[in-house]
Amino acid sequence: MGDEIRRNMALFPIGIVMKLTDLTARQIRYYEQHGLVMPARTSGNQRLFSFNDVERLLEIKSLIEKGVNIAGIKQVMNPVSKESEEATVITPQTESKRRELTDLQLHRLLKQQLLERRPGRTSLIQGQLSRFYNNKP
DNA sequence: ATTCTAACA
DNA sequence: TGTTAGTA
Repeated sequence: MGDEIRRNMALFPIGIVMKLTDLTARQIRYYEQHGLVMPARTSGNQRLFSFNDVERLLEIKSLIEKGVNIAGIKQVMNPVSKESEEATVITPQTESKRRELTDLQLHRLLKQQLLERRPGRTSLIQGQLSRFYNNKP
């Protein structure tokens, strides 16, 4: 499976990724600080993103738009480590199953958060999401 | 011209 | 998150 090396190949600088994802440099760097993506670095310390990195950022963007915050995203997205990505063989089957599971986890997470909203634990949802279940805009 | 880190009238 | 300063 030499296609993985292509997907994990460090190719584009943050400027390109901004156009590809419609995310600000601030957001992209912020998500990296929280371990949501691990772009490679050039010898000059500049970030170089792979296709996989861009796809992850798009997924993150999608979740953010659904009202999920960083904590929530960390729980529903599979962790990224250079090693696991290169070692994990991703067949079309495992890929689709990964997304299925992610959606189920997301739905479960959202319902869980909206129901057992206990004092003390910080919400994984960023306010607006309640509109998908409660009042209608 | 771009990107990076750090910091906040 | 935006934005800006001072670099590399």
